[in-house]
Order: sequence, then structure tokens, then C-alpha cells
Amino acid sequence: MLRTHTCGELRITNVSQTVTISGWVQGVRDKGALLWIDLRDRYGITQITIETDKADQQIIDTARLLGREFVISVTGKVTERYSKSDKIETGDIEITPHTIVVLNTSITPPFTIEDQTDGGDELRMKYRYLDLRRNPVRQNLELRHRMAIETRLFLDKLNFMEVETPVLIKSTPEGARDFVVPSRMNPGEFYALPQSPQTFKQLLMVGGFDRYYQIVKCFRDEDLRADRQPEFTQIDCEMAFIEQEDILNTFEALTRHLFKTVKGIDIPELSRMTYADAMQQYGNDKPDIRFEMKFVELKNLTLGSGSPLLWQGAGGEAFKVFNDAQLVVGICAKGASEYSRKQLDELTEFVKRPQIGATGLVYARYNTDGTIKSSVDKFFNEQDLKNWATAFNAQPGDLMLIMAGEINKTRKALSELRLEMGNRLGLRDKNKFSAHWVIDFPMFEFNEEANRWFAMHHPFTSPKPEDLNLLNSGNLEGLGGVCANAYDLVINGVEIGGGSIRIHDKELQSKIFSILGFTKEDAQAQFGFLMNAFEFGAPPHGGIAFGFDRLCSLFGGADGIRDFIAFPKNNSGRDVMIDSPSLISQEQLNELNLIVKG
RNA sequence: GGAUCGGUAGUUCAGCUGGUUAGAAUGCUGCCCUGUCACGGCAGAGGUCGCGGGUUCGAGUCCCGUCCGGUCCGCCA
Repeated sequence: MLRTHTCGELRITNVSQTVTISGWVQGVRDKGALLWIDLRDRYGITQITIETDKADQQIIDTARLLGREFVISVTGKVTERYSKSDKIETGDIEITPHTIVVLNTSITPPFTIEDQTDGGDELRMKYRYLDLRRNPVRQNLELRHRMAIETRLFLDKLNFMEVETPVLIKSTPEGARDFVVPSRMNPGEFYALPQSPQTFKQLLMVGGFDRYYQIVKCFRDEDLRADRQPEFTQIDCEMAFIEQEDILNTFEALTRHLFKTVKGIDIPELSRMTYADAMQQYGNDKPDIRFEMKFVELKNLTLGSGSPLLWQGAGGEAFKVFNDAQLVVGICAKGASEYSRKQLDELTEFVKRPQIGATGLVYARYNTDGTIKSSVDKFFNEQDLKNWATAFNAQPGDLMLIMAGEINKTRKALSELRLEMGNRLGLRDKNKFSAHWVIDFPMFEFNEEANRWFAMHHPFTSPKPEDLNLLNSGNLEGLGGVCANAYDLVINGVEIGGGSIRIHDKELQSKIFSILGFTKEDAQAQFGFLMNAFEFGAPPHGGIAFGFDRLCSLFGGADGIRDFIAFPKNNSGRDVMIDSPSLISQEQLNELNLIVKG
């Protein structure tokens, strides 16, 4: 061993021991008569002190030649510091060296190896191995390691068995684009990398492994985001002989276990919300419920209430925007009535951005003096506005923000505005966690472009038994009303996990494929192995998968997942460190029977 | 496929309505300093302003194109 201790473990109790420590030179402070070296490794920093009137000339000469990130080994005596530091754990001691050995030199790093580095993202990625030496990145990966360990401990105790599934599998048409791998031995044919081990874990259920999990890489060839990488990691789970309730309880327990053991937080029991409620109350299937600000539907709410809102002002002029809208819906921002004209204009600009695409925003300030001032005073009298306030349960000091239009678009836009207001009002504290289930997802969604139904979750999802008649009615129109035994785990507005009870019956599976537009032959060619397996006593089963990178970044209080992955890819799917993807040689192409166009 | 922000010293950035020799901080190099720990002080080196074209007497600055990066929409069963 080139060390007896790490750079993070020596304390006052080690004083007078002779030790050897090795690491990287964080920095040298040369005060002439006194010279300090900060020596760093994964575990911490230990100070080496050299008094130039006492030390060997050779040690002084060596020390003065050191640069940042030189790798050295120091043997010397642990001594109590004359002036201690409370900033590092080893701050009470220092090493008086007998020998300093330079194990390797270093050229000057392109950025500073400090918590607050001067390096930008691109540079950090190019020199990721230097970035990994920094505390924040290392701590993120330590967190990730801890999460993985705790997940395994928890699931192992419940008899879950980790089984590896293949990475070279078959391309399927549904879902995300596949990454494909040409097969040299089978010219013209391709493997695909798994988007998830979905069918394999179901086959493991048929194989009798009634509790399976795997912390597993998955691959999707889709455009990237701060929280989406082309290769990412899932905690993938499946159970047999269970019902939806069992999955929810088991993985709620896993979630709470991770919060407890990794963050030291006891989170309350997870609430549950149907998909329909989530969409109606938050305009979003993964609502951030750290704060309320629920949607209030003005049009429907007041119908038949005895005091319908007048969409026609006192002057008799109709407010066309509301009159023509399918949906008039708003949120109440508590305590925001002081918003200036400028701030309100900003919000209007925000919702009119092309990404959100709203045409406008109506506001009504409930002033602290009890009056209400709106942007549509021309159309509505004081009593109208008071009625709004009642509907919003608004108090003086609140700000009502209202949007109108086509149902889905308006909900989506207001959802964005709600999150923006949550940010502006400081309601989205990264240290506060609010986890819940969204359940009862629709089985299908209609895609206008393709003019057909798609599986909202995936085609192996089981419909709710009570909706089977809708499914069998042969009436395609009714498919939108079929609910699935599918569920998502949402934490702080982030979709952390999703799963479903699966189909384990060949006939039903076959039926679903046919609804999704597969011919019998296609279904057999693509998924015959699964349907055949179902004929050999497939047990009822279901499962869930957690986005492990996202879970780690959420625990780490970050927005993106890149800094929780040792070697991530950039927005364009490139690894700028190894410079991949890259061209391959003509020989390789020939061997693979591939021709690259243009 | 689309929107938007950015690209200036090794690095992170500033650079006004176009106008002398493009600045700061940090890093780097040298010298000084006996208790520093983001040490301090003094001095110094370091830039084809992403690339190409255009407008102009004159472009880091304005326009067009292009490449690269960030964020988002579409997409992600």
C-alpha cells in the first residue's frame, strides 16, 4: 500500500504517529519560511506543513516544484496544528513530512478542482475525470451508490431476486425509437437495445420467479432533456400473485425506506389521485402537490348553482373569449395581489410563448381593501368579480389568473402557469418532498396524426375488469373511457415511477394488439413468444419501474440528472470526452454488411 | 422538426445607441512574506472576439448563413 491512512481520517488522536498518505495536490501555499500543501483524496484533505528552516532541503525543493493535481505520497509525523481550522475534519492536525515522493506530475487542469469550479459544463464534460475529483460530483455519485445499496437491501429482504436480462434484444414498433445493433453473423439483421426489460420480466414471472428486480440500463433513441439521457437506469420490478394494491404498498414502502435511510426523512403516507382528477385539478398527469393552487373551473362550477356567472357585462357587451371557450379555468395565487402591471405582463408573455401557446391571460386582483380589479372590467361588474372570488375561495390580497379555450390545451397552459407561479412564490422548495400516486390512467389515447389508438402505458397493461365490456363492445369511440390498472409515482412534480398490472391471458393480449392496429400475423411475429408463454400457466402479475437517475437527482436537490451519472452524454447524445458516436472503418461496415448513405 | 438563450484571455464573464491600443476576476509564471487554509503583496505573460459572407469610411457590436453548447416544445408505449 502506498498509504497507511486516507486524507480524510487523521484526527487529534493520531498525533505523534508516523503515517503515509497519498493523494492529489489541491494547492500549495508558500509563505517563504512556511509552506503548506493541501493533499486531497476521495475522503478529504490533509495539510502538510514544511518549516523551511528545519526541513530537509530536498523536501523543500520537491514541495516548491509541485503543481496542482500532482500525485504525491507523503510520509511523516502527525502533529497538532498551531492554528487549527474548523472548515475541514482534519483541521486539528497536520503532517510534518520526512519524505515526499512525486508519484506522478500533472499539467495544469483546464478548470479549478473546487466545489465552485470556474469550469463551464462543456469543459467539465470533456474532462469528466477531473470533474469527478470535485466534491459535489463525487457526493452525487456517493448518493447514487447509497440509493442502489438501500434499494437492494430493501428488496432482498422482501424476497425479490435480481436477475439480469439481455441487452441485445429485438426491435419493436411501439413506443420509443430503438437503438439498433447490426448483427455480423446475421447479415442485414439487427438487435435492438431494450427500452426496458418489460417482456423479459413478464417471462420471468411465467418462469416462476415471482419477485424480480433489476437495477438496469435502458436505452431510448429520443431527443434529450436535462432529465433525459439516451441510456438511463431503472429500478425495474415485477411481482406475481398480486393485485395493484400490493404493488402500490410495496413500492410506497421502498420509497419511504429510501427517504428514511438516505435522506433521514419520514415522509407521510402517499396520497392517491386519479388521472382524471389530476388533469382536472392540475392540468397535468404528474402534478407538483407541494403547493395547492388547484384549478377552479368557472364555467361548469357555476352552472345550476343558482347564481350563474354572467359572461355578459353590465354594459351588455359579451366577453367573446369566455363565451366561446370550451373551458374557463383559473388558479388563485395567494398573496400575489400586489403584482405590478409589469409582472402581470410578464405572466401574459410567459403563457403566450410558443412552447405554451396560450392566446392570453385574464387576471383579477383581489385588493387588500376588498375591491377587485380585473383586466376585463369592461365586461364584468363588481358582483361578477365577487362571484369569481367566491369560486376561487380567494381572500383579499390574492391574485386570480384565468385562462380560456379548448379543454386540453387550456389545462396544459394553465398547468405551466401554475408551476411558474409556484416558482415565483417560492412554493417549490427543493428540501420539501411531496410524493403521491396517480392511478386509473386511461388505457388508450387517440393519436390524430396516425388516426389510431395507442397504449398510454404499454400494450401489456391490463384494463380494469369493470371496463372490459367497453373494450368488447366493438365500439372504438368508447375506448377513450377504458381505464387501465396503471399507476405512476410522482414526487415534486417529477414522474419517478410507473407501472401496471399486466395482461396474463393470451386472448386478452391478442385483443389489445388488434385494437392497437396489429394484424394477427404482426402480433405473432413481434410478441408471439410472450403470448405463447401465456398459454403455459402464466400467473397474474404486475410491476413498476423507477427512473433511478431522476430519483437520485431529486434526492440530491438538482434539476438535471447529468451530474448523477459518472459519464453522461450531452443534449445531442454525444459523449464529448470520448467523442462518440463516431465513424467506423469501411472494413467494419463491410463486415456488418452496411452501407452508409451520403 | 421547432422556439429561445449563449459562443470574447487557460477558465468564468463584462464590453453602452458601431468609433483610438478589447477589460475584470480567477488560473498560470517569477519575486517577496513564520501560521496559512479561497493566504496576502508586487510584477509579468496570455485574445484570428466560433466560422463564412454582407452592410459601413469603420464591425466583438448591425444583417444573413453555418457550426457548437444550454433550456424548452414536439417526441419520450
